[in-house]
Order: sequence, then C-alpha cells, then structure tokens
Amino acid sequence: MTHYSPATIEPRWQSAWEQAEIFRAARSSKKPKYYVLEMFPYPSGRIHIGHVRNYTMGDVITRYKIATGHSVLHPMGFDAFGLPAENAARDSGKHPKEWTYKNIEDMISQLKPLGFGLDWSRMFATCDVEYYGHQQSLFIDMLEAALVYRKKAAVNWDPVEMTVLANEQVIDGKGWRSGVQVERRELNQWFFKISDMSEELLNQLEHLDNWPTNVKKMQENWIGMSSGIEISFPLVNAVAGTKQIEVYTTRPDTLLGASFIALSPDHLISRELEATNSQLAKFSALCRAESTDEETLEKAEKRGFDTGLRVKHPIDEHWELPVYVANFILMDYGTGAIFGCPAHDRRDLDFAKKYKLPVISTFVPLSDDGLFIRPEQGGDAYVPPESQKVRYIKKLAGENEQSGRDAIAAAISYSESFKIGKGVTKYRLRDWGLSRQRYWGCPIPIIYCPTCGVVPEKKENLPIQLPDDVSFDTLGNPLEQHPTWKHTTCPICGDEAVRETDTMDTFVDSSWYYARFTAPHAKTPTDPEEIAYWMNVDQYIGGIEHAILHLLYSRFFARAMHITGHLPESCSEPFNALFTQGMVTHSIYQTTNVEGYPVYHFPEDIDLHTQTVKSTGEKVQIFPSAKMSKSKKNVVDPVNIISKYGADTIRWFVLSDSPPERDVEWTSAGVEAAHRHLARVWTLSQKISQLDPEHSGDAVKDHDKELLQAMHKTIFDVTQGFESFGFNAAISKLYAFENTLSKSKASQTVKRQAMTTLAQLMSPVTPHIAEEIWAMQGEKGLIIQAPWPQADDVYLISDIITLPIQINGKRRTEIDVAKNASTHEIEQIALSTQTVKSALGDALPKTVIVVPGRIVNVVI
RNA sequence: GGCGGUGUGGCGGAAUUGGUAGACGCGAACGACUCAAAAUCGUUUUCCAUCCAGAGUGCGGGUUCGAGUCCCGCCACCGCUACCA
Repeated sequence: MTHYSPATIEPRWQSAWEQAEIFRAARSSKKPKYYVLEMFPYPSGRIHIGHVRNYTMGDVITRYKIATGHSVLHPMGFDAFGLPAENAARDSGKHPKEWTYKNIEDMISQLKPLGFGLDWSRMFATCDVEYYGHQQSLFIDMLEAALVYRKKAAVNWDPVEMTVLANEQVIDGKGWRSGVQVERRELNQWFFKISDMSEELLNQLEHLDNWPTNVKKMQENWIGMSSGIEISFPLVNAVAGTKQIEVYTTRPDTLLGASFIALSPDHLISRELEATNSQLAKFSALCRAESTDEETLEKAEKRGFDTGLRVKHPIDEHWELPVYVANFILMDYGTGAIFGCPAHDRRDLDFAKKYKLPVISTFVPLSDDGLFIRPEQGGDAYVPPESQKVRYIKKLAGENEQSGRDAIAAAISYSESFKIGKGVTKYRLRDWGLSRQRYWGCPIPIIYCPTCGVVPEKKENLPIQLPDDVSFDTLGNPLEQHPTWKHTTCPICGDEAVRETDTMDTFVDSSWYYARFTAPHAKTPTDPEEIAYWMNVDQYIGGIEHAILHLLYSRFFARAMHITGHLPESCSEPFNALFTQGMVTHSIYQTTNVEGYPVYHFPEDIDLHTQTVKSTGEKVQIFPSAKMSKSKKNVVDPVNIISKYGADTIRWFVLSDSPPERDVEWTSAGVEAAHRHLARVWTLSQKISQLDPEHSGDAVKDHDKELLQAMHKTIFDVTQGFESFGFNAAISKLYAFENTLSKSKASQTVKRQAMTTLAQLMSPVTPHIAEEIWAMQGEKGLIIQAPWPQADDVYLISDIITLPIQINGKRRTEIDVAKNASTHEIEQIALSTQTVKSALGDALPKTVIVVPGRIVNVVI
C-alpha cells in the first residue's frame, strides 16, 4: 500500500495529457464542437483562489464535454493592458512591458500545476503587438462604418498627474493618487456609437435564455429605456434665438399640474442668459462646482434661480409659468429642461414650497379613506405606482378613472394628434468614450494632418507599435512626451503630421478576444472558417462584476464586427450561455496594536483552536467571512495549498461546499475534509485492486445488484449535476457513492467496475487521482479519453419500490410494493397496514390518493 | 426611491421542480485503536419530550389530498442603479 501523494502523481498526468495533446482544440467533422471560456485574467502576477474556482468550473465542463464526445475549445490568455503596469513603472521603475510579461510568465507557472485542460497553443496577451495591431484595423473599419466618432467631451482631469481619470478614480472629487481636486476639462475624445444600438441591445436580451436574469436586468436598467413625450413650452419673449423650451417628460398625464419650468445650468438658454446676468453666472458656477458623488446629492438642497423668463402652457396660452435654472437638472438626460409638477413629484414639491410656486393635483386616489391629504393642502406628493387606478380631476385625455399607465398612453396620443408634443423613446445608455491619456494601451490609429485633418492610418502601416523607450519620470502621458514617436507623415498628402497619443480603454481589448481565440494566429482579426466552426462561445463563465460593462461592450463589439465584415450575423450575441460564479471568502483575523489601530493576520499565522496568533499567543478577534483582500490579509495563496494538498484537493474543495453562483467560504477544515476524502478514495482503490477474484459467487449476487443500482443512480445524478452547474450537488453524490462502495460486500468484479466508474465521474473535478485509479484498476489508455459512463435504466428502476404512506398529508409509514403493482393493489396494501388501520378505526377513508412510484395519501 | 435576488439545523448547504424536509460536508458528542496523542475507523447529532406523541423551511394568510416549492400581504438581508424628469 502506498499513500496518496499528489505531488508524485499530478505532474505525471499533466505531462501525459500534454504529450497526447488532449486539449489541443481541433476542428472535427465528426464531433459536435463546444467552446468553453472563462473571463481571462489580468496579469497581476499572482493567481488567487477566485481564479482557481472560475477555471475549475470551466475545466469540469471541458473534461465532461470531451468525455461526451465533443471537440472542445478551451483557451486561456491575458487581459494585459491597463493602469497597474504604469503604476508599477512609476513606483518600481520597471518598464510596463517587462513587468507585464514577467507577471504572465509567473501566472502561467502557477496555473499549470492545477492541471487545467487548456489549449495553451492559443495563448495570447492583449498587449501582444499582433493582437493590438488587429484591434487597430478593427478600429479603422469601425471608423469607416461610422461606428466611431470624435467629439468634445468633459473629462476628469487631474492637474497634478496631468492625466484624465476614470470616474472610479475620482474619490470625493479628488484624484485617487494625487488627492487634489479634479478639474472638469473639455477634451476631444473618441467614442463608439453604442447608443445607436440601445434598442437592439435591449430587445435582444430577452432571447438570451441561458443568461442569469439578474445580469439581464442589470443591463436592462443600464440601457434604461423610458418612453414619454417631448413637448414645447412657447416663450412669452424669445431669447437666445429660441421661441420655445423643449421639455421631455415620462408623465404627460400630469401636464395640467405643471407649475414651473426648470433648466439645467448647461442648457443653451441658461448659457446665453449667463453671459449678461452676473448673478445667474455666479449661481451656475456654484452648481457646476457642486460635488457629484451620490451621498452629497442625496442631501443636497434643491436650489433654483428665477430667470424672469415666462413660458405659456401648451394647453392654455393665458397660463404663464416661470422659468428657473436649477441645480438638479442634468444636461445630458432628456432635453436638459423639465416642467415641474409638484403635486406628483417629491423633488418638485420641495422646490415649489421653497419658491412658493403653486401645487396642482391632476389625480387623487380612487377611494378616499380620509387619510389622504392633497399635496396642495400640505400633504406629500402623490406618487402611486403607474399600474394603480386613480381618479383624474384635471384630465388631459382618456377615462376619468384609469391607471397612470393608461393615462400616459392616452396623453401621448392626444398630444400627438393636437401637435402639442411628440412621443419619443429615450435611452440612458451613452456612447462609449474610449480615449485614455495613457501609455500602456492600444494606440488609436489616427493621424492629425494640418491639411487633411483627422485621418486614419493606412492599414498596411499597422500595427502602430508602442515605443519601448519611454520615461515615467515626468508626469502626463509618456506617448505625448516621447521625442519622436508621434511625429509622422500624413497617409493622404505625405506632409508632416502627428499621431493620436491617446490609447484605447482596456475594455476594447476584452470586447473581441473570444473571437480571436478561434484563430489566434490569423493574419486578419478573424478567420471566417474558424469562426464558422467554433463560434459562439457555448459557455462563458466569469464574475458578476462584469455584468454590465464588459458584457455589454462585447455584445456591441460583436455587432460592430458583423457590420464591418469580421463576424457573421449569427455571432451578434457571442455568448450562448453565461454563468456568473460567486466569490471565495474567508474570515478576518484581527488584533489591535498599542496605538489602538487594527492589525490583520494571515490565516496561516493563526491557531484556530486557541484563537491566538501562533507567534505571539495574542488573542485574535474573528470577523465574519468577506471577499479575500490583501489589505485584510484574509487570503490564502493557491500555490501554498497545492504544495500542501495537491491540485485535486483544491479543485474539489472550491466546488464542493456551495452552489457555484454563490460565495464559498474558504475554511481549512473544509480543505482538509476534501483532502481526507481523496485519500480515502485512494486507499479504497488500492484495496479493491488487491482483492481476491475468488470472492465472487452466488452469495454476493444481491450485493452486486445493490452496488450496481447505486452506481447507475450516481451516474445519473452526477451527469445531471455537470450538465446544470450543480457541481456541489454532484460532489455530494460522489461522497455518498464512495461511502456505499467502501461498505459494499459485492464481488471483486463489480467493485472494480464501480471503482473505475467512480474515478470517471470524479475525473472532471479531480483528474489526476482519477487517471491514477484508472491505471491502478488495470484500465487501458487515459481516463480523459474514455467515453462518459451511461446510466442504465435497468438499474434505475428496481422491482420492488418503497412508497411512503401519508395520512392527511403527513408521512406515517411506508410499504414495499412491486414496481408494476396497480393503483388498486397499492391502495389495498396501504389500507391494510397497521398504522393506517389504527388511524382509521372503524371509519372508512374519505379518499385515497395513489401517485404511482411516488406516494400514497390516505385522507380520513 | 426604482429594479432584481435571497431567507431551510450550531455552520455551508440538499430536496428528481407540488409528493418521505434536513442528502453530503463542517462542527460537536461518545466509542474503538493507542501508555498517550495525532491520524484512522465506528455511532449519534432539527427542535420539544423520559416514552407515546407533537412541532418544524423568515412572519401572517390562501390554494391543494399534499406546499421549502404555487398565490396574496408583511419583515430582514444582499446586489445593481439613481437629482433620469
């Protein structure tokens, strides 16, 4: 007997798979294809447990699909551009390229011992010149197709770093690194026209049957469709060359409750008035300076400035309304102007109270329960759900009693037929600004020529490579400051010209990598034949944090690549099925130092029995499990776990305790349990392989049958688990079957069969030990190449079945009946049981319900 | 505020989708082996109750022969989103 030693067996099988090129994806005319993809990692330098869980899920599917006769594509790459590399350059002096490629190398060496079935021959990083060169040509095609454009847009400018910051990098209005107040600057920026596809991106969501509903909902909210009308309020006196103010509303049914107009400080009219009205200018400047973070907005006072302008109500020209500039009106939503209806909007009511404006109800509750106070009489703004029926007292159109929804529809058609306003559908989704003033990204292939203007680089001049000789000693974009890089000649006239020094948002890189994996070395961005065979991604797996941006951008890009001829229309939705896996969490161990500050400790430094720090004996406080993070030190390094327990243990554990979509808590007890189990399986396999064949005989027939029944039931359950992301459930069945097998008194032949089947069922999760058992039991070849076991119905249905007997719906006893017993027979047997007899006494049952194969319910 | 999700033993969770609630794992207790410990193996472990009998899937109602599962109304927690007109 030898001990279970993962360190010995795991490398052996990994090289066996490599030599046999098991995971090298190849097109096959005989097999159905299957494309499994996990969201590729950022090369931070270390893999973490979250990666392990993510890739283990993908690997289970990969191996299961191979065993069920599929030709599988399971690639891996790196999302390698991005800010951390530049920060590392600034902090440690390492060049971003050197830093990134070193990290990639390190991460590959950490991934390989986990035994993932990946086609490493397709590996690429998005910072590979080859990859981003193709991305540049995609950009040029999209420019020609008018899917990209340039416009002036406000950005967050950090005056110390001399760079543009993403919104997430602005904290409390200050730059995250510099800590100084961020300025709003207007810069020329490149944009993808994603907003043109709002409707399409929204409507197609409902066809994504194998996407989680919450992700679809998040995207739906993000795209944010609303329908309403645009309606004009004529100005009493024309101003700034306009005779009217356009207003957008989703509640045209409250038009008769209007009491004021409010404009954004950035509205054309506000801007015009500001030029001659210094008080307004002061007010607007104050509004613009206001912090835009959510918490302050929540409490911020609603303030307005009466412009003195008056408009006429569109329904009644004698009804005049004041025009305010107000701090809570956004320029980039709707028209930048609203009409205020205080009776039916809490915010408008606050505003009306403050500036003593009229409050006019247009509808009231159907039944007045005496508790309702109209807003004009000091009550709250009345805002019932749109589906609720209310009574209209100032009605624009429709019935007197109708739901808000019906009233809106009626108001829209009324407005349209009397030409007061027109029905419009609006989306919240904005165009995707892709310009980043950074070095470590894909250069935008554009040239600015004094004569010819903005021109794309010629495709034959691609790729435009990033220069290696850059300095991070000075602030700002190193590309901008490079002595020669940006100087070039115009592709049209040949005169001196300069390159765009902005690079692309890294979300661009990850918006098409799934397509590139089908032909990673093609001379064009995609290869039609490979695309036709491999696309779409059959199963995409990743974190919920990408529910909106990455997935939405990818959906946009796939459509853009179709329009520009790089993908067929059938790839417009590139991910057939999406699965979002939960995080790996861990308890937090904390002590407090002499100054009273918290000090965190790594799990391996803690003695859990005594709840103390091993080195000092200090008592620790244990906080509930939270996402692993370096700052809280509640992390475990997969590399350490592998060297202690082996890859199979870590793979088994990350799938075992929780459903894959939920968070799983990492506990050392759990990992040890997983390891103990694998060691038990190992020992059992050894015992079985050494059993004496003479043990078989008639005496064991029943035991044989029992074991076979359990085996086929397990095949059925585990298969179903792997088919439906029920990994934790599948693993629990594997635990149970190991238990059954170890206690079984069946013959050696059947035990051996059960053992190899158990190994096969385990093989997607714990492939190394499975191969070892396969070999130990004398099977030929690799287990990964053996066809998946099939559950045989003969063993799933037994001749005698046990039926529970309920009395009035409560389980009381059970009976054994032949599987083909008639309903009547079952009823008779049930009624003859002692339990039922004594419950009945002399009475007859009211009714007896027999569900064949399921249950019997006696109602008395 | 809007939208979505979740709620089952001491803990993570299972339940063939309306049919024996608590599988499997952790933890705990007891036992075997051991001089002892570790490791390993075995037994017990929803609650209440000595047994009989009850109760029980966040709370309150409903539909049904039968509800963790379906319907209505609450409560709590989590996520996304939000001065969105």
